[in-house]
Amino acid sequence: MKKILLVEDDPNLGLLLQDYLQLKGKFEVVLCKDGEEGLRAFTKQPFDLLILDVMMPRKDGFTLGKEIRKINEHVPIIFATAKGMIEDKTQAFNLGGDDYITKPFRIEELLLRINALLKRASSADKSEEEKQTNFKIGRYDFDYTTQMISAGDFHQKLSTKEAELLRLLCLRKNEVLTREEALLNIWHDDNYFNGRSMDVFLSKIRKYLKDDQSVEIINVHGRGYKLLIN
Amino acid sequence: MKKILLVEDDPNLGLLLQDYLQLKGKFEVVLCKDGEEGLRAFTKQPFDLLILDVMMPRKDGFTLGKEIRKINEHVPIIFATAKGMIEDKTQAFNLGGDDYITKPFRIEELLLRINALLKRASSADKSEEEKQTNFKIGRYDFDYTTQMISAGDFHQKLSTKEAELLRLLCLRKNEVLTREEALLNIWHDDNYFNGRSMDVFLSKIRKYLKDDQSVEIINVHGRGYKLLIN
DNA sequence: GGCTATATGTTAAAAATTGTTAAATTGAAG
DNA sequence: CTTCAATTTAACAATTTTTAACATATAGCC
Repeated sequence: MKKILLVEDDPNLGLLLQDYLQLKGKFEVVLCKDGEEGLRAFTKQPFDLLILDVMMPRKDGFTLGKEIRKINEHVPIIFATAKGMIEDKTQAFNLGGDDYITKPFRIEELLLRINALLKRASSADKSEEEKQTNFKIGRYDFDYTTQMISAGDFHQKLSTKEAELLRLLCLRKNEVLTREEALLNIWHDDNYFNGRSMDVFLSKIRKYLKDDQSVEIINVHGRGYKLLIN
Repeated sequence: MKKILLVEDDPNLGLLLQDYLQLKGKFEVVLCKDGEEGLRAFTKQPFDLLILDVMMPRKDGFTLGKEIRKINEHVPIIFATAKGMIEDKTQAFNLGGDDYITKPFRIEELLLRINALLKRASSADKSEEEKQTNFKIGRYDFDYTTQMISAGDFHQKLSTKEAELLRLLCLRKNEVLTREEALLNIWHDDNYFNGRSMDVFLSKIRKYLKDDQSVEIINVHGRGYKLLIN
């Protein structure tokens, strides 16, 4: 679960935002009521994203942002600022993958920006393997993004689950993909029924690939599956 | 190339301006000879800037400006007005980043103002990802502000909800836009009926985009949608 | 080997989600 | 009050996923 540090001096707004982000956004939200408290919290535990109110007593949001930048170069920051205060100040932060939002804002808009920033941050440290979307399976080409298997004139659209499962098999080509790993990755829950559901998809995928003898998905009893390509 | 709508009833002046702006300013200029024709043109295709003569038969420039503002909140407008007619009337538009110029004017002066307004409009956009209003979708251009899809001669006006949904898809291009996020952002309430309503709009948007095979909105079952552009 | 419990393969039915079209409703504009 | 467009609701179709049912295979054990 992603962790957010929210620094906002207005307790009404602060608690509202905290509640909403925890409920709808499924984030863990730490709320601080001023810049100094915020800085202390930041030095004590790691956060995935910061939301800083600009207008605050004692230590304003921009100052806090600058101090935090010295400690951590990359953590994404969203500045909440009143209209008109924007232009000059934010320039200092434009380079650093940050964002700002002008008060008053719709809370959905804030959520949109949070997700955009988190995505940008996380895609930066994704491994090459996880980014691969095109696979060669015998004489078939499998495009995970479009969820399609092709071989010459032949095209077969895959459902989402089919595509996700086949992708995992491809990533583990010639190795064992354990049932547990597949279930956790795709269904996010390893239980009997999801397991049976997966078996059904395995069966379907095998049908799609049956015309190429050199391709085979074999079962490793009690452990998982291996995609073999000769 | 920036597109300008010029509404001017005097054909001599109109044609002169059109020629000059096309040659010197390298704009594409559509000339209309009265307010009604101008409004029709505006609803049919997107423009980056409008130049409206205030003194016109049938529908004067201010009336036209007000009607256009209802359709599009942001497009910059330059009013061309005779001396003395200015003060009171223009106040209504001062908020909206508009400008006016008094007749007679030097044409270089007009060009100066056009460029100033265009720059302001575009730099306001560029600062944040979420403020982006122009998207390339395969061979289509989608302008969120004018709620219009264009491809060469083809222009399609979108309704508000259609435009908002397409915008979100564009912002999440090649990634999943979850149903929940879209519903919260556009309908501000995630419930069954709004979901079904969204499905209807998805269907409509797909129809608008169907002529470009390289563009596809695929469903990720149980999660949301992905806009794919090859 | 044969027996049994568990795991997997396959197919079909049920349930849930999504796609599409049309009708009903709403709301702004004349 | 009518007209028109946008949106929602309803109805039905198609697709995807889950559940159920039954068949087959594997491993451990006697």
